[in-house]
Amino acid sequence: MSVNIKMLAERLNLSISTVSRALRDSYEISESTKIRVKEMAAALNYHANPYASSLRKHRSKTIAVVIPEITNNFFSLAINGIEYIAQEKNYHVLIYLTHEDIQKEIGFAGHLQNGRVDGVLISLSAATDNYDHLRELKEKGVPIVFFDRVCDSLECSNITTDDFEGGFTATEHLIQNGCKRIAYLDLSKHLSISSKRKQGYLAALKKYNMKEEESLIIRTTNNNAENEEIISQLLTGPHKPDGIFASAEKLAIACYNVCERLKINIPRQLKVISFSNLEISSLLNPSLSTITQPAYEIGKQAATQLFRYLEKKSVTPAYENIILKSTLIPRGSTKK
Amino acid sequence: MSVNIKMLAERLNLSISTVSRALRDSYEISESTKIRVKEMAAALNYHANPYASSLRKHRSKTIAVVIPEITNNFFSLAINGIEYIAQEKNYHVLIYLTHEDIQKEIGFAGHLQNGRVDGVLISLSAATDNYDHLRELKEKGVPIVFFDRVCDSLECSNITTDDFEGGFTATEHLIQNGCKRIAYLDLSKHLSISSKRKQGYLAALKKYNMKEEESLIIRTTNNNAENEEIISQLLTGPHKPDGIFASAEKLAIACYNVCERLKINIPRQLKVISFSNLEISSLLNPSLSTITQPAYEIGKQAATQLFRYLEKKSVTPAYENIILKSTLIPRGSTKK
DNA sequence: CTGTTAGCGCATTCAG
DNA sequence: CTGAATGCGCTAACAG
Repeated sequence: MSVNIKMLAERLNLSISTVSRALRDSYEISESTKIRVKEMAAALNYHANPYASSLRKHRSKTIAVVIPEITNNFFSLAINGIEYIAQEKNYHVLIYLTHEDIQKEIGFAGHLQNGRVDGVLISLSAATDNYDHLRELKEKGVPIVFFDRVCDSLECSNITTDDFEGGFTATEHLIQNGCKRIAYLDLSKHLSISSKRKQGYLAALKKYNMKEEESLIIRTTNNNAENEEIISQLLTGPHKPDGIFASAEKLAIACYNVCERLKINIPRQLKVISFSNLEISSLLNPSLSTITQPAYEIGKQAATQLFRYLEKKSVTPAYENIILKSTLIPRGSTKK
Repeated sequence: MSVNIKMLAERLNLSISTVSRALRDSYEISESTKIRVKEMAAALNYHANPYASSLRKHRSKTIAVVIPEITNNFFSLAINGIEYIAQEKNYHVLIYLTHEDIQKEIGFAGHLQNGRVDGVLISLSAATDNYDHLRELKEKGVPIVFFDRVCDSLECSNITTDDFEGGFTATEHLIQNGCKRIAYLDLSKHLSISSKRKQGYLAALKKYNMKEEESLIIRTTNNNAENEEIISQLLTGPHKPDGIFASAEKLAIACYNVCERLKINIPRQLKVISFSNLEISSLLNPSLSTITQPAYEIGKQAATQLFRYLEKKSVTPAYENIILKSTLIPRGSTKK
């Protein structure tokens, strides 16, 4: 059916192995036959069967990207960066979405254990509180690079934003805009990004002499409706804040929805800042200040790091923790 | 190194083929040995080598998604839908980004010709004016389903939004808001979506007795800076419009950027409506009305259609053109 | 119900 | 410089 190396060999009156070598530009083949072979291959529109080749070489030229969701500008930008590097290296990119479900993450880690991919780029699900599935994957020899939502206990490279600093800057921005009581919307109790942003928040409160009791850390869930309910109670409760720092964009959206319903005016009655990667500030509601991560760059660096492992498999390169800076984008009337 | 079927067979004192069949739940294996085999497989953490299996079965359980870009909410939502269906069917999803470059599209089509995937979901690049690469792919037996940016001349299923109606609705919305001279920002001269939205635009002008000469169709390019220059000239020219219909979100962004620079007040001096899929209206600038496509649904339908081909490969099912409706989201002061 | 055998298409020994 | 032979890990006839 489809044209294979055997067919090429027959038409060229060469052996299969010669054709194989010619196609791979082996030094032991004469220039003239290389040309002959390649011309024939082009003429017959030959494309090597990737599965046969991978089976033989134990290398798939494929990497997996495991992320919690894709409808999130941070992750789509990161994929963009990953894919850019992958194209450069002639690799293929498989996408797996966990939808913040650890069971799915475990399932994917299992599926990736038998050579389907040469390496994995992963950003943990919010529900992941145990890393056995990834440890096992790593022990099978599959290199793993974490980005954004990383795992400290696993000796892998981590590419992140400086989340502590981002959290600090966000909180400071609200304080400098007159907020006295700032709530922190926490994404997850397990995530590295969550706790670091929280620490930044607490540090900023401390710097500005706001008492510990004035911190207001709000746990959220993986359910938007539930989150809106939580925020709604927060904003109608006795100790309602005058500023909110949302540690993820979807929490900011929940905030905005609640405020719309409760007729709370942002930013007059409530100032909001959020981690967010909508790089289209001109279309964004001018009342939202954001902390923006270098998502594209993170994707590129993560992929680059992974390829560093893949290229010198023998001499395992050292693990690296790369930390990039986020940017404060103060907007409209929230500005000083 | 990694545990394979042969190792299982040895430990169980069974033949390789029996193990293989047991794992695949073949009817010709006794329940007791199935259990024995599966327990051992679980104990040794066996995972079948996908490449060996694919090579043998000529089926990869993998599909490719080829899209122009991923930093675009329409496409990330669509991927979300595609991935949802793929997970249901236990398929893997490869992502390829053309960045609106036909050469890349041709390259991907070539790479996909030798069984790497069982089927392809594609949305054409803006530069694609020739379909030979896809015809060839199709002739090699790889089923193709188009979504959004489709190709009429290729006898494949097409899943789209009703772009004519969307264009009509958008234009009508501007007219009903008092616009007398409406410009249409055209995405590409080749794309199906582009020409259909344009036809909708023209039909709306006609319905409201606006003369043909009053149509203002602006060609744009694949370069944002260039587009801003084009729009800038449009807005400072002698026949400047009082309404703009952007056929893609990035064109609306360009518009907003230019207006900011030129100190043109949207929507007071200029009304803008755009095709866009930022499903976070509360965070969106309230001066932008949008035509929103059912992107997630399109992704699901496209994938479903593809699996229809994959599941009954023998009896080729008929091609289908599925057309979904878009939604007008009028916003803030652009409203009547 | 289970085992034996023969490839899938390719890369790589080992011989010439 | 080229060819013959082997096997990657798995599935699918074909036997029994």
